[in-house]
Amino acid sequence: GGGTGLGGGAALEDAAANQGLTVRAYIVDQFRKLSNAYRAGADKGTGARMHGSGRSDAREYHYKQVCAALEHLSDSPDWAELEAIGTQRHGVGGKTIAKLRELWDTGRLGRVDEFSNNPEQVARELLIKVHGIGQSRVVELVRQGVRTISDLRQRTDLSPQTSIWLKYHDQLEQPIPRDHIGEVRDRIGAVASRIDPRLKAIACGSYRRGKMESRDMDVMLILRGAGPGSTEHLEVMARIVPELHADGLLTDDLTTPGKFPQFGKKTAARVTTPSVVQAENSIAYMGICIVGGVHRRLDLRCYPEHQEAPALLHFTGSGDFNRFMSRAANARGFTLSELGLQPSVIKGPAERVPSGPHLELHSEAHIFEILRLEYKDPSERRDKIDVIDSTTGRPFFQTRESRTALPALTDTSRLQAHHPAAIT
DNA sequence: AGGCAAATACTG
DNA sequence: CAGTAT
DNA sequence: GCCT
Repeated sequence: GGGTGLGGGAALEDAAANQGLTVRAYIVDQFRKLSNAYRAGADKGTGARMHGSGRSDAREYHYKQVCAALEHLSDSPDWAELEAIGTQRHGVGGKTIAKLRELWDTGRLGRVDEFSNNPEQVARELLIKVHGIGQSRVVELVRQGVRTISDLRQRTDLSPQTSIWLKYHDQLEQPIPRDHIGEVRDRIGAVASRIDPRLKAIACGSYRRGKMESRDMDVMLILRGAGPGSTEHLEVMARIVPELHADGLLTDDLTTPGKFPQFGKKTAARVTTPSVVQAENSIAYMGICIVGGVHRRLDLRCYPEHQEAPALLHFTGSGDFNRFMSRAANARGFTLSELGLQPSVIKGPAERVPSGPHLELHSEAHIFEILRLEYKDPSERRDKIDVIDSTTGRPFFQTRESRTALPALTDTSRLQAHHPAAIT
């Protein structure tokens, strides 16, 4: 490789030092900016048809994978180490290596500068963080001249959820200390067991992955003893949310408890939704709570006990880890979701259909075992490199050879011989 | 050229 | 139904 | 943008 000329990475070291970051953290930050930029509609929000337009979603995805790969670098990689990830990491190709080279030589990425010099792009990246503003609305708002949060507050056409979120904008941006999440879980747990002693509360998300700080709180309620066919867990949310308001924990709802399926005016319409008809789904609540004087985002869900393992796995994440564990499941002939694991087959283009019953899942470890993946502790569930094929001991997605479907595993009858209690 | 995870709930 | 969110 |  190169890197032996004048500079030898000095520009990159300077750029990182200027921001008080390690070289690795700086590089990751640059690529994170690209991912965020594409999420916010870079190359397609301007109306100008640039090269590569229409691929924003895929590029956002791509740069997330690049960031995940780069996280594994040492603090101060030399050029050889940077260049090597092109061959070592699945998902890092020529264009990415060229960008790394650009960083190495100049300390900057022209693409990032391009975006940050574009006021509309900057505005889109800011506004898309607001609850209720997504990839479509943000383009329209910015086209109409909205540039700042203050601009947004002037609008009279905001959804109630967006208005609520804006009330607490500053607080919601602050990271949540780990202790506060444990406290909220305990308070919810206390209220829950008063409502029904079979309920237990578990904090998931990054809290369960061991992080000291989180973006929001994700609490799961499990209704112990509830199995397939039970619908009791569907009533829990409508009962507990008013209690949590009375308790002083909740301050605002982003989903409206009055409209939960079994209550309120919309009951008739909601009766046809899958969650009520199939009685196998969860009901989710989104709201704002207050802990230690600061408002925080809270997500609450309730599942019957027979779905505890897949739900726990799903809501513990990380998102990247879920994504690749699902892909591994697909490669093994299964579909994995928070509701369960079931054999499935590809039918037609981009369509996968169930080919057997949900399996009984005793624990998270059981799911890994069925999929022949190495069990990973929550703290180790970061990205695709953590999804390990236990038949080879290698990452499922690192190299072509490491990916081996096991046709026998898709044989449901054989599977059920090992796991006789498949459920429907 | 087609895929890139998957499933569900709420709003307007 | 499209958009947003998880 | 990268992989199959």
